[in-house]
Amino acid sequence: MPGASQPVGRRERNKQLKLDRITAAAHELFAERGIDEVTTQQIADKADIGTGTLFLYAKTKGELLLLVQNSLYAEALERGRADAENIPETLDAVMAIVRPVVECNRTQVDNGRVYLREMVFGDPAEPHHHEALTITGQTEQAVTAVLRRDARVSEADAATTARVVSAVMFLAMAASVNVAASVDEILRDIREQIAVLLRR
Amino acid sequence: MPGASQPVGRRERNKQLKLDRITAAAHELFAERGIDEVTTQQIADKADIGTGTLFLYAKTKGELLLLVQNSLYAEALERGRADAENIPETLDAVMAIVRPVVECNRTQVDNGRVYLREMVFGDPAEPHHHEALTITGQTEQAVTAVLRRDARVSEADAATTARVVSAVMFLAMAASVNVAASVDEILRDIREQIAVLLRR
DNA sequence: AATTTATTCTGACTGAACTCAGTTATGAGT
DNA sequence: ACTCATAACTGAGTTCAGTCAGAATAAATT
Repeated sequence: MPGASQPVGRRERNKQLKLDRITAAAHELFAERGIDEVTTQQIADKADIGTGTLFLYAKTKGELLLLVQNSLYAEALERGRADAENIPETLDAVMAIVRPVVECNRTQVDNGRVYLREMVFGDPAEPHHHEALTITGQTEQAVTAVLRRDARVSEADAATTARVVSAVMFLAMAASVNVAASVDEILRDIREQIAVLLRR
Repeated sequence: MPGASQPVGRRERNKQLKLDRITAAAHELFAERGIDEVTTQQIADKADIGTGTLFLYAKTKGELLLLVQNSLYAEALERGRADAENIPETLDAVMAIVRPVVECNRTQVDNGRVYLREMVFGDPAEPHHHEALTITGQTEQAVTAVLRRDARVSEADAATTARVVSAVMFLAMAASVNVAASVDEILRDIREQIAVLLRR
Protein backbone atom coordinates (compact mmCIF):
# COMPACT_ATOMS: atom_id res chain seq x y z
CA MET A 1 0.00 0.00 0.00
CA PRO A 2 1.64 3.28 -1.08
CA GLY A 3 1.89 6.14 1.38
CA ALA A 4 1.48 3.86 4.35
CA SER A 5 4.82 5.13 5.60
CA GLN A 6 3.02 8.24 6.84
CA PRO A 7 0.05 7.09 8.90
CA VAL A 8 -2.63 9.73 8.42
CA GLY A 9 -5.51 9.18 10.83
CA ARG A 10 -9.12 10.23 10.68
CA ARG A 11 -8.14 13.32 12.70
CA GLU A 12 -5.80 14.68 10.11
CA ARG A 13 -8.14 13.83 7.28
CA ASN A 14 -11.12 15.51 8.94
CA LYS A 15 -9.08 18.58 9.66
CA GLN A 16 -7.96 18.86 6.07
CA LEU A 17 -11.52 18.35 4.85
CA LYS A 18 -12.79 21.10 7.10
CA LEU A 19 -10.06 23.46 6.02
CA ASP A 20 -10.99 22.74 2.42
CA ARG A 21 -14.65 23.46 3.09
CA ILE A 22 -13.79 26.69 4.89
CA THR A 23 -11.49 27.82 2.12
CA ALA A 24 -14.08 27.07 -0.54
CA ALA A 25 -16.89 28.78 1.36
CA ALA A 26 -14.86 31.88 2.13
CA HIS A 27 -13.50 32.07 -1.38
CA GLU A 28 -16.92 31.89 -2.93
CA LEU A 29 -18.60 34.37 -0.60
CA PHE A 30 -15.75 36.88 -0.69
CA ALA A 31 -15.58 36.77 -4.48
CA GLU A 32 -19.31 37.15 -4.80
CA ARG A 33 -20.02 39.95 -2.33
CA GLY A 34 -16.70 41.35 -1.13
CA ILE A 35 -15.27 40.76 2.34
CA ASP A 36 -17.17 43.58 4.03
CA GLU A 37 -20.55 42.21 2.94
CA VAL A 38 -19.91 38.75 4.32
CA THR A 39 -20.15 37.73 7.98
CA THR A 40 -18.04 35.06 9.58
CA GLN A 41 -21.31 33.42 10.55
CA GLN A 42 -22.28 33.01 6.90
CA ILE A 43 -18.92 31.47 6.12
CA ALA A 44 -19.25 29.06 9.02
CA ASP A 45 -22.76 28.11 7.91
CA LYS A 46 -21.72 27.57 4.32
CA ALA A 47 -18.77 25.46 5.43
CA ASP A 48 -21.14 23.62 7.76
CA ILE A 49 -19.11 24.14 10.92
CA GLY A 50 -19.63 25.93 14.23
CA THR A 51 -18.80 29.59 14.66
CA GLY A 52 -15.97 28.87 17.02
CA THR A 53 -14.45 26.27 14.74
CA LEU A 54 -13.87 28.86 12.03
CA PHE A 55 -11.49 30.72 14.30
CA LEU A 56 -9.44 27.61 14.93
CA TYR A 57 -8.47 27.68 11.27
CA ALA A 58 -7.97 31.43 10.92
CA LYS A 59 -7.59 33.69 13.92
CA THR A 60 -9.36 36.64 12.33
CA LYS A 61 -11.58 37.43 9.39
CA GLY A 62 -8.62 39.12 7.78
CA GLU A 63 -6.56 35.97 8.07
CA LEU A 64 -9.35 34.20 6.28
CA LEU A 65 -8.94 36.53 3.33
CA LEU A 66 -5.20 35.91 3.26
CA LEU A 67 -5.85 32.17 3.36
CA VAL A 68 -8.12 32.46 0.38
CA GLN A 69 -6.08 34.87 -1.71
CA ASN A 70 -2.46 33.94 -1.11
CA SER A 71 -2.45 31.25 -3.76
CA LEU A 72 -3.87 33.67 -6.33
CA TYR A 73 -1.06 36.12 -5.69
CA ALA A 74 1.52 33.35 -5.86
CA GLU A 75 0.20 32.40 -9.30
CA ALA A 76 0.21 36.03 -10.42
CA LEU A 77 3.83 36.35 -9.35
CA GLU A 78 4.75 33.23 -11.28
CA ARG A 79 3.15 34.55 -14.43
CA GLY A 80 4.93 37.88 -14.09
CA ARG A 81 8.25 36.24 -13.44
CA ALA A 82 7.90 34.19 -16.62
CA ASP A 83 6.83 37.19 -18.69
CA ALA A 84 9.75 39.29 -17.45
CA GLU A 85 12.34 36.81 -18.67
CA ASN A 86 11.79 37.63 -22.34
CA ILE A 87 11.85 41.39 -21.89
CA PRO A 88 15.26 43.04 -22.23
CA GLU A 89 14.37 46.59 -21.23
CA THR A 90 14.57 46.91 -17.42
CA LEU A 91 11.54 49.11 -16.83
CA ASP A 92 9.37 46.98 -19.08
CA ALA A 93 10.59 43.82 -17.40
CA VAL A 94 9.81 45.18 -13.93
CA MET A 95 6.38 46.22 -15.11
CA ALA A 96 5.83 42.72 -16.49
CA ILE A 97 6.20 41.46 -12.92
CA VAL A 98 4.01 44.21 -11.53
CA ARG A 99 1.13 43.83 -13.97
CA PRO A 100 -0.30 40.44 -12.96
CA VAL A 101 -0.06 41.38 -9.30
CA VAL A 102 -2.06 44.54 -9.87
CA GLU A 103 -4.57 42.63 -11.97
CA CYS A 104 -4.94 40.04 -9.24
CA ASN A 105 -5.32 42.75 -6.65
CA ARG A 106 -8.01 44.54 -8.63
CA THR A 107 -10.19 41.53 -9.35
CA GLN A 108 -12.28 42.86 -6.51
CA VAL A 109 -11.16 46.24 -5.24
CA ASP A 110 -12.36 45.92 -1.64
CA ASN A 111 -10.83 42.50 -1.18
CA GLY A 112 -7.62 43.72 -2.76
CA ARG A 113 -7.31 46.64 -0.42
CA VAL A 114 -8.14 44.60 2.67
CA TYR A 115 -5.54 42.07 1.59
CA LEU A 116 -2.91 44.81 1.55
CA ARG A 117 -4.13 46.23 4.81
CA GLU A 118 -3.82 42.84 6.48
CA MET A 119 -0.36 42.35 5.08
CA VAL A 120 0.98 45.55 6.57
CA PHE A 121 -1.05 45.77 9.75
CA GLY A 122 -1.95 42.18 10.53
CA ASP A 123 -0.22 39.86 12.94
CA PRO A 124 2.96 38.46 11.36
CA ALA A 125 2.84 35.49 13.70
CA GLU A 126 -0.22 34.10 11.93
CA PRO A 127 0.61 31.50 9.30
CA HIS A 128 -1.38 32.94 6.40
CA HIS A 129 -0.05 36.40 7.08
CA HIS A 130 3.43 35.02 7.09
CA GLU A 131 2.82 33.34 3.75
CA ALA A 132 1.60 36.64 2.30
CA LEU A 133 4.81 38.31 3.41
CA THR A 134 6.77 35.50 1.82
CA ILE A 135 5.05 36.16 -1.49
CA THR A 136 5.91 39.84 -1.22
CA GLY A 137 9.48 38.85 -0.48
CA GLN A 138 9.54 36.67 -3.57
CA THR A 139 8.13 39.49 -5.64
CA GLU A 140 10.94 41.73 -4.45
CA GLN A 141 13.44 39.01 -5.30
CA ALA A 142 12.01 38.72 -8.80
CA VAL A 143 12.39 42.46 -9.23
CA THR A 144 15.89 42.29 -7.80
CA ALA A 145 16.78 39.62 -10.34
CA VAL A 146 15.58 41.79 -13.21
CA LEU A 147 17.49 44.79 -11.89
CA ARG A 148 20.71 42.81 -11.64
CA ARG A 149 20.64 42.35 -15.41
CA ASP A 150 20.86 46.12 -15.78
CA ALA A 151 24.39 47.53 -15.77
CA ARG A 152 23.11 50.90 -14.58
CA VAL A 153 21.95 49.41 -11.30
CA SER A 154 24.78 48.55 -8.96
CA GLU A 155 24.69 45.07 -7.50
CA ALA A 156 24.39 46.50 -4.02
CA ASP A 157 21.44 48.71 -4.88
CA ALA A 158 19.30 46.11 -6.61
CA ALA A 159 17.65 44.73 -3.47
CA THR A 160 17.03 48.16 -1.98
CA THR A 161 15.56 49.41 -5.24
CA ALA A 162 13.25 46.41 -5.27
CA ARG A 163 12.01 47.35 -1.81
CA VAL A 164 11.21 50.81 -3.06
CA VAL A 165 9.32 49.31 -6.00
CA SER A 166 7.38 47.24 -3.51
CA ALA A 167 6.47 50.31 -1.48
CA VAL A 168 5.34 52.17 -4.59
CA MET A 169 3.17 49.25 -5.65
CA PHE A 170 1.61 48.97 -2.27
CA LEU A 171 0.56 52.58 -2.02
CA ALA A 172 -0.67 52.76 -5.61
CA MET A 173 -2.97 49.79 -5.02
CA ALA A 174 -4.02 50.68 -1.48
CA ALA A 175 -4.53 54.44 -1.55
CA SER A 176 -8.13 55.53 -1.35
CA VAL A 177 -7.35 58.11 -4.04
CA ASN A 178 -7.13 55.18 -6.42
CA VAL A 179 -10.20 53.18 -5.38
CA ALA A 180 -11.94 53.97 -8.63
CA ALA A 181 -8.86 53.72 -10.85
CA SER A 182 -8.60 51.05 -13.53
CA VAL A 183 -5.78 48.53 -13.67
CA ASP A 184 -4.15 50.47 -16.49
CA GLU A 185 -4.34 53.74 -14.65
CA ILE A 186 -2.67 52.19 -11.63
CA LEU A 187 -0.02 50.64 -13.81
CA ARG A 188 0.69 53.99 -15.41
CA ASP A 189 0.97 55.52 -11.98
CA ILE A 190 3.41 52.87 -10.82
CA ARG A 191 5.38 52.99 -14.05
CA GLU A 192 5.93 56.72 -13.76
CA GLN A 193 7.40 56.33 -10.30
CA ILE A 194 9.61 53.39 -11.18
CA ALA A 195 10.80 55.21 -14.29
CA VAL A 196 12.14 58.01 -12.12
CA LEU A 197 13.66 55.47 -9.81
CA LEU A 198 15.59 53.88 -12.69
CA ARG A 199 16.53 57.07 -14.49
CA ARG A 200 20.23 57.52 -14.10
CA MET B 1 -18.43 95.82 20.35
CA PRO B 2 -15.78 93.90 18.38
CA GLY B 3 -16.69 90.63 16.71
CA ALA B 4 -20.38 91.36 16.75
CA SER B 5 -20.33 91.14 12.98
CA GLN B 6 -20.25 87.36 13.35
CA PRO B 7 -23.04 86.47 15.75
CA VAL B 8 -21.96 83.32 17.56
CA GLY B 9 -24.86 81.82 19.48
CA ARG B 10 -24.97 79.48 22.40
CA ARG B 11 -25.26 76.62 19.93
CA GLU B 12 -21.92 77.28 18.30
CA ARG B 13 -20.21 77.90 21.59
CA ASN B 14 -21.52 74.70 23.12
CA LYS B 15 -20.46 72.74 20.10
CA GLN B 16 -16.95 74.11 20.25
CA LEU B 17 -16.77 73.39 23.95
CA LYS B 18 -17.84 69.83 23.43
CA LEU B 19 -15.39 69.33 20.63
CA ASP B 20 -12.67 70.63 22.91
CA ARG B 21 -13.66 68.26 25.68
CA ILE B 22 -13.76 65.34 23.27
CA THR B 23 -10.37 66.19 21.82
CA ALA B 24 -8.83 66.54 25.27
CA ALA B 25 -10.35 63.31 26.55
CA ALA B 26 -9.36 61.29 23.49
CA HIS B 27 -5.88 62.77 23.43
CA GLU B 28 -5.25 61.94 27.04
CA LEU B 29 -6.63 58.41 26.93
CA PHE B 30 -4.95 57.51 23.65
CA ALA B 31 -1.60 58.83 24.83
CA GLU B 32 -1.89 57.00 28.11
CA ARG B 33 -3.05 53.57 27.00
CA GLY B 34 -2.90 53.42 23.20
CA ILE B 35 -5.93 53.47 20.96
CA ASP B 36 -6.64 49.74 21.14
CA GLU B 37 -6.91 49.80 24.93
CA VAL B 38 -9.43 52.61 25.00
CA THR B 39 -13.14 52.25 24.29
CA THR B 40 -15.26 54.96 22.73
CA GLN B 41 -17.45 54.66 25.82
CA GLN B 42 -14.56 55.70 28.06
CA ILE B 43 -13.83 58.69 25.86
CA ALA B 44 -17.49 59.74 25.93
CA ASP B 45 -17.59 59.37 29.71
CA LYS B 46 -14.39 61.36 30.20
CA ALA B 47 -15.69 64.09 27.89
CA ASP B 48 -18.99 63.94 29.79
CA ILE B 49 -21.19 63.40 26.75
CA GLY B 50 -23.48 60.63 25.52
CA THR B 51 -22.18 57.75 23.44
CA GLY B 52 -24.03 58.86 20.36
CA THR B 53 -22.77 62.42 20.63
CA LEU B 54 -19.20 61.29 20.21
CA PHE B 55 -19.99 60.02 16.73
CA LEU B 56 -21.43 63.36 15.70
CA TYR B 57 -17.96 64.82 16.06
CA ALA B 58 -16.01 61.93 14.54
CA LYS B 59 -17.68 59.25 12.48
CA THR B 60 -15.38 56.47 13.62
CA LYS B 61 -12.87 55.73 16.33
CA GLY B 62 -10.15 56.05 13.71
CA GLU B 63 -11.33 59.54 12.79
CA LEU B 64 -11.02 60.39 16.46
CA LEU B 65 -7.36 59.48 16.36
CA LEU B 66 -6.83 61.62 13.28
CA LEU B 67 -8.60 64.50 15.01
CA VAL B 68 -6.26 64.20 17.95
CA GLN B 69 -3.01 63.66 16.07
CA ASN B 70 -3.25 65.81 12.96
CA SER B 71 -2.01 68.92 14.70
CA LEU B 72 1.00 67.05 16.07
CA TYR B 73 2.00 65.95 12.59
CA ALA B 74 1.49 69.45 11.22
CA GLU B 75 3.88 70.76 13.86
CA ALA B 76 6.40 68.03 13.11
CA LEU B 77 6.28 68.96 9.44
CA GLU B 78 6.87 72.61 10.26
CA ARG B 79 9.92 71.76 12.33
CA GLY B 80 11.33 69.58 9.58
CA ARG B 81 10.72 72.17 6.94
CA ALA B 82 12.62 74.74 8.98
CA ASP B 83 15.50 72.37 9.70
CA ALA B 84 15.85 71.44 6.02
CA GLU B 85 16.41 75.02 4.93
CA ASN B 86 19.89 75.24 6.40
CA ILE B 87 21.09 71.92 5.02
CA PRO B 88 22.76 72.06 1.61
CA GLU B 89 23.17 68.33 0.91
CA THR B 90 19.96 66.98 -0.66
CA LEU B 91 19.76 63.63 1.13
CA ASP B 92 20.44 65.22 4.49
CA ALA B 93 17.87 67.92 3.82
CA VAL B 94 15.21 65.35 2.90
CA MET B 95 16.02 63.39 6.03
CA ALA B 96 15.67 66.57 8.08
CA ILE B 97 12.06 66.69 6.93
CA VAL B 98 11.56 63.00 7.54
CA ARG B 99 12.98 62.86 11.04
CA PRO B 100 10.40 64.84 13.03
CA VAL B 101 7.60 63.00 11.27
CA VAL B 102 9.03 59.64 12.24
CA GLU B 103 9.61 60.86 15.78
CA CYS B 104 6.05 62.06 15.99
CA ASN B 105 4.79 58.79 14.60
CA ARG B 106 6.78 56.76 17.09
CA THR B 107 5.73 58.62 20.23
CA GLN B 108 3.34 55.71 20.68
CA VAL B 109 3.88 52.92 18.19
CA ASP B 110 0.32 51.56 18.10
CA ASN B 111 -1.23 54.98 17.67
CA GLY B 112 1.31 55.80 15.00
CA ARG B 113 0.51 52.72 13.00
CA VAL B 114 -3.24 53.14 13.31
CA TYR B 115 -2.84 56.74 12.16
CA LEU B 116 -1.14 55.53 9.00
CA ARG B 117 -3.69 52.80 8.50
CA GLU B 118 -6.53 55.29 8.73
CA MET B 119 -4.81 57.61 6.30
CA VAL B 120 -4.54 54.98 3.62
CA PHE B 121 -7.66 52.95 4.25
CA GLY B 122 -10.02 55.40 5.91
CA ASP B 123 -12.81 57.37 4.29
CA PRO B 124 -11.37 60.40 2.47
CA ALA B 125 -14.72 62.16 2.71
CA GLU B 126 -14.32 62.59 6.45
CA PRO B 127 -12.89 65.96 7.46
CA HIS B 128 -10.11 64.78 9.76
CA HIS B 129 -9.02 62.19 7.25
CA HIS B 130 -8.93 64.84 4.59
CA GLU B 131 -6.79 67.02 6.79
CA ALA B 132 -4.37 64.17 7.34
CA LEU B 133 -4.02 63.75 3.58
CA THR B 134 -3.40 67.46 3.28
CA ILE B 135 -0.52 67.19 5.72
CA THR B 136 0.93 64.33 3.71
CA GLY B 137 0.57 66.45 0.60
CA GLN B 138 2.39 69.30 2.28
CA THR B 139 5.15 66.93 3.35
CA GLU B 140 5.56 65.84 -0.25
CA GLN B 141 5.67 69.48 -1.32
CA ALA B 142 8.37 70.21 1.23
CA VAL B 143 10.41 67.31 -0.13
CA THR B 144 9.74 68.49 -3.67
CA ALA B 145 11.05 71.93 -2.77
CA VAL B 146 14.26 70.45 -1.41
CA LEU B 147 14.71 68.28 -4.48
CA ARG B 148 14.30 71.25 -6.79
CA ARG B 149 17.43 72.78 -5.30
CA ASP B 150 19.39 69.77 -6.55
CA ALA B 151 20.65 70.07 -10.12
CA ARG B 152 20.77 66.27 -10.47
CA VAL B 153 17.00 66.05 -10.08
CA SER B 154 15.12 67.26 -13.13
CA GLU B 155 12.35 69.71 -12.44
CA ALA B 156 9.79 67.30 -13.83
CA ASP B 157 10.93 64.43 -11.60
CA ALA B 158 10.94 66.28 -8.31
CA ALA B 159 7.28 65.78 -7.47
CA THR B 160 7.26 62.14 -8.52
CA THR B 161 10.38 61.47 -6.49
CA ALA B 162 8.71 63.08 -3.49
CA ARG B 163 5.79 60.67 -3.87
CA VAL B 164 8.20 57.77 -3.81
CA VAL B 165 9.82 59.18 -0.68
CA SER B 166 6.37 59.34 0.86
CA ALA B 167 5.67 55.71 0.00
CA VAL B 168 8.99 54.62 1.48
CA MET B 169 8.29 56.54 4.68
CA PHE B 170 4.86 55.07 4.99
CA LEU B 171 5.95 51.47 4.72
CA ALA B 172 8.97 51.91 6.98
CA MET B 173 6.76 53.30 9.74
CA ALA B 174 3.79 51.00 9.20
CA ALA B 175 5.34 47.59 8.50
CA SER B 176 4.91 45.10 11.27
CA VAL B 177 8.52 44.06 10.70
CA ASN B 178 9.47 47.40 12.24
CA VAL B 179 7.10 47.49 15.23
CA ALA B 180 9.98 47.06 17.61
CA ALA B 181 12.44 49.26 15.71
CA SER B 182 13.76 52.48 17.24
CA VAL B 183 13.34 55.86 15.57
CA ASP B 184 16.99 55.78 14.49
CA GLU B 185 16.68 52.33 12.99
CA ILE B 186 13.67 53.41 10.97
CA LEU B 187 15.48 56.55 9.86
CA ARG B 188 18.45 54.48 8.74
CA ASP B 189 16.08 52.22 6.84
CA ILE B 190 14.41 55.16 5.09
CA ARG B 191 17.72 56.88 4.41
CA GLU B 192 19.12 53.85 2.69
CA GLN B 193 16.18 53.73 0.30
CA ILE B 194 16.16 57.44 -0.44
CA ALA B 195 19.91 57.35 -0.99
CA VAL B 196 19.43 54.85 -3.79
CA LEU B 197 16.62 56.93 -5.14
CA LEU B 198 18.87 59.99 -5.35
CA ARG B 199 22.01 58.22 -6.56
CA ARG B 200 22.53 59.30 -10.12
C1' DA C 1 -44.68 85.00 26.14
C1' DA C 2 -46.10 81.40 23.63
C1' DT C 3 -45.65 78.47 19.79
C1' DT C 4 -43.37 76.45 16.09
C1' DT C 5 -39.31 74.87 13.77
C1' DA C 6 -34.62 73.26 13.52
C1' DT C 7 -30.68 71.47 15.59
C1' DT C 8 -28.23 68.86 18.82
C1' DC C 9 -28.01 65.40 22.14
C1' DT C 10 -28.77 60.88 24.19
C1' DG C 11 -28.48 56.01 25.75
C1' DA C 12 -30.87 51.75 24.84
C1' DC C 13 -30.22 48.93 21.04
C1' DT C 14 -28.09 46.33 17.04
C1' DG C 15 -24.84 43.62 14.60
C1' DA C 16 -20.79 41.28 14.14
C1' DA C 17 -16.20 39.54 15.39
C1' DC C 18 -14.30 36.81 18.49
C1' DT C 19 -14.07 33.82 23.18
C1' DC C 20 -14.51 30.08 26.32
C1' DA C 21 -16.44 26.53 29.24
C1' DG C 22 -18.35 22.52 28.27
C1' DT C 23 -19.00 18.57 24.89
C1' DT C 24 -17.67 15.19 21.63
C1' DA C 25 -14.55 12.51 18.81
C1' DT C 26 -10.10 10.18 18.27
C1' DG C 27 -6.47 7.38 19.32
C1' DA C 28 -3.26 5.15 22.81
C1' DG C 29 -2.64 2.05 26.49
C1' DT C 30 -4.12 -2.17 28.87
C1' DA D 1 -13.49 -4.18 24.32
C1' DC D 2 -12.89 -0.72 27.85
C1' DT D 3 -10.68 3.36 29.91
C1' DC D 4 -8.27 7.38 29.83
C1' DA D 5 -5.99 11.40 27.85
C1' DT D 6 -5.84 14.56 24.42
C1' DA D 7 -7.26 17.06 20.57
C1' DA D 8 -11.03 19.17 18.07
C1' DC D 9 -15.45 21.12 18.03
C1' DT D 10 -19.36 23.99 19.42
C1' DG D 11 -22.76 27.81 20.08
C1' DA D 12 -24.32 30.71 23.75
C1' DG D 13 -22.15 34.61 25.55
C1' DT D 14 -19.13 38.87 25.70
C1' DT D 15 -17.47 43.06 24.02
C1' DC D 16 -17.49 47.07 21.54
C1' DA D 17 -18.12 50.20 17.56
C1' DG D 18 -21.59 52.38 15.66
C1' DT D 19 -27.07 53.55 14.96
C1' DC D 20 -31.48 55.63 15.58
C1' DA D 21 -35.93 57.09 17.42
C1' DG D 22 -37.17 60.13 20.52
C1' DA D 23 -35.96 63.87 24.16
C1' DA D 24 -34.05 68.24 25.02
C1' DT D 25 -32.50 72.59 23.79
C1' DA D 26 -31.86 76.71 21.01
C1' DA D 27 -33.48 79.82 17.62
C1' DA D 28 -37.15 81.84 14.81
C1' DT D 29 -41.78 83.47 14.37
C1' DT D 30 -46.13 85.26 15.85
